[in-house]
Amino acid sequence: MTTANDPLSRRERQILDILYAKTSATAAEVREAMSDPPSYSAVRALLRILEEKGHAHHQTQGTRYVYLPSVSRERARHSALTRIVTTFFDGSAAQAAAALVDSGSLSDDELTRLS
Amino acid sequence: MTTANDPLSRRERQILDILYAKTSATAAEVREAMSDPPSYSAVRALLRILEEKGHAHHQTQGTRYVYLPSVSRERARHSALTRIVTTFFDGSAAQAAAALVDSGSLSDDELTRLS
DNA sequence: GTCGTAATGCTAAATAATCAGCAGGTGCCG
DNA sequence: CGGCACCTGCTGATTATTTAGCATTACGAC
Repeated sequence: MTTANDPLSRRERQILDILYAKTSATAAEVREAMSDPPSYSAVRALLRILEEKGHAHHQTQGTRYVYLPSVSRERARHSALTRIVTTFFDGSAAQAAAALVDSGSLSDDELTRLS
Repeated sequence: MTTANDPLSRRERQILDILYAKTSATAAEVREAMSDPPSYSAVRALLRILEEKGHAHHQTQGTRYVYLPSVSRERARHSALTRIVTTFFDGSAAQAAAALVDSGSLSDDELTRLS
């Protein structure tokens, strides 16, 4: 377990989600992706905290920092799904899958391919 | 939109998730379900806040309060899934469904039934 | 009736999260 | 070279969250 599973604060989670959604991002890009952005300084402060907690890290790209999540997207996916399945679907992955299907936006091809 | 979609604090979310998982619960039951429970008073305070914010409500059952989520489980499911799909699966519900399938714990019967 | 248990309402204090601002440093364009 | 634009580092203060404690009321057992 290199990965801390601290409880994330609201903003921390919001920003980490953005990192996952965009794969990687600079502080400015993160800020732009926020619907209710605080100051640029604040975003950077949060990114630094995420780094300290071990949820993200950065690479220098020229002068600026590009941040990335520390935990692979796949693992994050998995734990996120697990959480949802247990809290909303009584632990039944089948129910969850069914809900996804019902939500539309699934082509028949993909459906059959799943089976 | 009768429902507020305020940002939930960490503990607020944790408790609301428990309510969804258990469908309904008393303050004591919520506390028991927590891995890192604060005092009983604290749990009650949080439940009251959730009520004020419109995310939960209570029914009196004899002397005690039984709390329930205000938003239907289905709608909560939907928005939770949507969030995951957009942040971890590039908006592709199919990918998410595939991940669920790969996670095992799906019987073949249920799979075929989905198709 | 009275005592003990278990519940709620409320309040105030400690802790954590969030934010903005300022002080550099670096590269680029005129 | 000089100035502009953009980046980081850091620090302190504001604001939200989280917590525990105490007073009060209701119910049941003895």
